[in-house]
Amino acid sequence: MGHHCCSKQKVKRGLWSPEEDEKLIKCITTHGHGCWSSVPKLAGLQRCGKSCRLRWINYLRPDLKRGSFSAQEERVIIDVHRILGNRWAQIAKHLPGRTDNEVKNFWNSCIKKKLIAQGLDPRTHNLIPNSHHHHLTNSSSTNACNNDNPNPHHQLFQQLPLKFSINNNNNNPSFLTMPTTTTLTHDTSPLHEALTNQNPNPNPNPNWVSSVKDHDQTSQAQLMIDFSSSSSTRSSIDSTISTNNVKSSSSMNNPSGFGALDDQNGFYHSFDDDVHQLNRHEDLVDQPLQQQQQQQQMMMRELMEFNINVEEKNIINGSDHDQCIHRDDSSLTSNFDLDFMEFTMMPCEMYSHIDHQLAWSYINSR
DNA sequence: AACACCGTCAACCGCCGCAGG
DNA sequence: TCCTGCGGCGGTTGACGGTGT
Repeated sequence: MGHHCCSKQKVKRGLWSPEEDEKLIKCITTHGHGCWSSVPKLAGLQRCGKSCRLRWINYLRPDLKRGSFSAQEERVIIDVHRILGNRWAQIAKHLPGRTDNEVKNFWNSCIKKKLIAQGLDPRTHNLIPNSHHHHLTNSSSTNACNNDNPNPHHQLFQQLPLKFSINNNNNNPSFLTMPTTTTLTHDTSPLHEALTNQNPNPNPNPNWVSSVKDHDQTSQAQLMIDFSSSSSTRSSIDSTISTNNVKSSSSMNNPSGFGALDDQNGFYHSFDDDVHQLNRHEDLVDQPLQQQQQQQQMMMRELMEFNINVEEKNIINGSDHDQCIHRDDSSLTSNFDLDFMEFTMMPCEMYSHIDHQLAWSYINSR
């Protein structure tokens, strides 16, 4: 039985023939598609209007890209899905020439399996506890969830949760501040060395600039995300989404798990672009290629081990549009004024073996 | 060769929100 | 306020081709 919209007529279903495609293309190019329900009649097709719409949008539209997804597209899908969940139409908007159906199929048939193989829950992007498919099979992670982990950073990490806040007051520069628990001064790792060399060029995107400020020149370094140049509420929201991303797990494509939707060009930016920029850093360009690659691989490996969950977040002093945002709330993109938010970051037991000093130093260096 | 199994993907189904009567 | 039609969306199905046994 056809859809109720066209149940009166005899309606063909199933795959479209080339002849039908031709009729539909001819119809749309000459008449447009003001009303899909009238298209079948106009085109001389024994199809439901919905079926015509779907065929056009998913297959016949001239601006479709076709072909397999590139690594870059895959990366965008994973990163945006981390934020938006199964909102395929929204995700597809970040991929010119791709349809929601295409993205959904690609996710279900390919990406989902890849994430699971990496030990990641495809729904939450968090590491699956006790996953036997964890991407790290060497190193200290004999059991990443082991509470008896002797790593001293484990104790350090247990001092969390950390609280940090966003103040988006229009009159004052506003920052997301996140106190760290570690000193950077004793960190002599190559990662730290590389990362703490100040990049003279600030982040070109003012909506999600982040930088390090070591206020009192002591151990209390802070990660700061600058909201002050946000030109609109929408920009603030995008920044918020980026901080929401803190809850996300890292992935190969987005090792730190940090990123932001850029409202200006509509695309997602992973902060891990910085890692690649880093590889072009002047301190690294003179090194032999192999050494650079090793160094980058090491950074990627370490960053993949970094993860923090945001367990709870709420606006504690909102304006007209007070509302709470909870984990997995699909209304994150809804319109609200962000004045002040408080986040609580909870430690994840399973990451206790991580050298958090390295992870923090990466974040703090930006 | 025959069959089972599996992955892919076009297409469908049911639901929702919205607009107009 | 209710009803109806429509576009849009996400979940699901099933045809089809490739691969393994």
